[in-house]
Amino acid sequence: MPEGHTIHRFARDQAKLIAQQKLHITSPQGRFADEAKLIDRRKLNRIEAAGKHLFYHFSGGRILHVHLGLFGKFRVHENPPPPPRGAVRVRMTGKEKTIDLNGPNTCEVIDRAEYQDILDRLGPDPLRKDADPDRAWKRIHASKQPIGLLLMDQSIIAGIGNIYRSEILHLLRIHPRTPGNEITKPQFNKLWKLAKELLTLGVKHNRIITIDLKTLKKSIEKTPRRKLFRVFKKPNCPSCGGEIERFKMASRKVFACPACQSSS
DNA sequence: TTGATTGTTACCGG
DNA sequence: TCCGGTAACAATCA
Repeated sequence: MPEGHTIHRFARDQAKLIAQQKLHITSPQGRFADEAKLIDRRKLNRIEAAGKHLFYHFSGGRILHVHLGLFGKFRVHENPPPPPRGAVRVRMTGKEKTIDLNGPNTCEVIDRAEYQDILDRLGPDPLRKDADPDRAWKRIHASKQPIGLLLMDQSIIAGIGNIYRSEILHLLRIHPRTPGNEITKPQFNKLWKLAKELLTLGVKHNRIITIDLKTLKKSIEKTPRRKLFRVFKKPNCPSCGGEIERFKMASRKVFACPACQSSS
């Protein structure tokens, strides 16, 4: 199951794995679906991540756009690869490894204009150097919507998902129901900095980590996933021990400590 | 077999 | 217009 930050790992790692790629795109969407089979003869110039989106830029201006959604998964095999498991949408074969993609929300071949449309509707991504946090601040400051909802809106900040939302707000002691226009500039600055740090850490270790690593006894790899969180799916608050409340916001469960995270 | 899920979009009613 | 709620879609695992 994908986490928002993992897409940035793929952008970084896959380029090496499929340097001399051969792509087999089995059921693409988009206006250039018919043309998709030609992509394996084109040069892959670069792989780019923006928010939770992945773009494979090919010579000739065609771009393969992938969004993993909830279920999308990349599997990496040694060559020669096993037969495709399930509905493999893209198989990318490099010199030594083969990467299969299953279950993506989006797998389409698009052109530069469509690519630009997607970038334009994404907010700043804390993992990108070109991110402008001020764009996010303006949207949040102007909104009466709860911050728990705003953090899930990819047009405000791109890349934060359901786990990071609960975790970041708990670390900042901000209740998810706090309206955006009640968030102060210093609070927003901390939020942006924290999002950047946590997402970067997530990319580094390929896990979502929001606890203090100094308190960890075992290695990160050997620690069960849920022990790397603070409040997500937890019964009790790591700070005060009180009961964690859970409720739906943006159709997803959010977790918060009513004592530590004051409402405004 | 059922339910839950680290996501997004479209649509509808108030 | 804005907001919240709901459904649809993808695939896997416990």
